[in-house]
Amino acid sequence: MSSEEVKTEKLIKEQAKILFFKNGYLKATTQEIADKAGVNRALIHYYFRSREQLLDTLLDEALLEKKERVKRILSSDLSLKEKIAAFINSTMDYGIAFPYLENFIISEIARCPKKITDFCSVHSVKPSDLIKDQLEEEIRQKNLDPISAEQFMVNLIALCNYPLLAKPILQTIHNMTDEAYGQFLVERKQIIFSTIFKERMPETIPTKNE
Amino acid sequence: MSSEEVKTEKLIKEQAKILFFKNGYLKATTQEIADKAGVNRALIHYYFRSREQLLDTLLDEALLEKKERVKRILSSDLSLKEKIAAFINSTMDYGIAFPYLENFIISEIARCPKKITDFCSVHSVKPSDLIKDQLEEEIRQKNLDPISAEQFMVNLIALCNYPLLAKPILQTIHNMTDEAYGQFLVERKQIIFSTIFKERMPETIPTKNE
DNA sequence: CGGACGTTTAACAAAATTGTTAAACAAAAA
DNA sequence: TTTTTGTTTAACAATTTTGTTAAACGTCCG
Repeated sequence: MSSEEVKTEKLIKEQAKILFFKNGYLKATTQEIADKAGVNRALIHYYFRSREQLLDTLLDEALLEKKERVKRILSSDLSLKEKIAAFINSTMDYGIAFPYLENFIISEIARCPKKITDFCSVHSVKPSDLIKDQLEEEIRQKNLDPISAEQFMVNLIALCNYPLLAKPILQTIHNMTDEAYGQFLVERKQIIFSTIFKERMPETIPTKNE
Repeated sequence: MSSEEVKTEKLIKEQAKILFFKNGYLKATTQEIADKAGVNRALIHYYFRSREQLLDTLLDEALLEKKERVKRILSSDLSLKEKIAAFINSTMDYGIAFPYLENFIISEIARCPKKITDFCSVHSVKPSDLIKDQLEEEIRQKNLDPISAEQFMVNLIALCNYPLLAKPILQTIHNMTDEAYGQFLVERKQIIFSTIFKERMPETIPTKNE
């Protein structure tokens, strides 16, 4: 395996990722992918055999990257709140960089549910397991209301990911530019954190003149 | 326009909705839609001219239904909390009945962003506007932390809709049957409510023996 | 030099769909 | 009974896309 071989294969994947994950152009054809990568269409088949296998590869790598990123954060030695803060930061930043990645994942799996069962049969990944103990401890100490780790995690992921999935809709409804929407997403980081932990602003001390 | 004409047109739409919204079979061809409706494929073109226009119609009607359902709830004379409770109930129940509707909406719009701008240019619909006043009043009374109506609404919608969009993923990861996942969704109703409103369980009164 | 390898070119097979059309049929409406 | 209308049938054009193949080209490396 020469260096060009690896380089070109990687180049094709990278440009495909830009089309799919960044531009949200999910129906890009092999021809369009090849053009974007500046190579011949035949090369795509040379390296990936078929469009479907290229998609498989992209999905697999995306899921793996995500899994390891989450795992790295949630199985660190941080406190629960620190973990969640790190998770939100990482997820939102990644989501801002690749606004259509979640869309790609969900679309691909909706099209072929087998792809997620296959992935899960190889990589067991239940993020909620990684925070279960800490979460239950917080609940025991009444810092948090009783909630299953699964529901807690779904809350967290939903609050982070939905605005990415619905970007075209929300942006249009709220009449936002790309910049404004990016800002909206950044502002969400703190909102998600305090929503998840049901943190209330400290009571203001009532003054005399009121 | 005879009664059969209306009936058949409706029949085609209904069966297409089952394929798209219930089964999540987003790549159903005109032939498959016709088969499902028990009519000839030519009839689909007879009524809708093209597959694309059928999709347009389905999306438009879905968006309109959703808009009116939301509007009915959020512009009622209920209190804010009652409105949100009703919204959660309605959204989740509808989502359980049509698990892939959100997916259809998001996919169609991702494919053709023009479709949502067109819709919004006709039907102005900003759900957050319908609760803005009440929300700000709650904030003023310190029953709620400061939050923009937009962010509040996105939180709410995210918590309701994401588990529908990610159903195949979450169900697989958590190894759930359809029934178990339905139960999971039903349980979320209360969780979403208390998360949104940052409601904490009442402090338990400490007993002597501890 | 000469071969291996990455790459391009071009042409083609094959399939899948879509959209169109004309003719025929059946049943309701005039 | 005509006429209209909804519907089916079947065949077809056209397009799009995919995947395959064989031949040729250039270059790096042995």
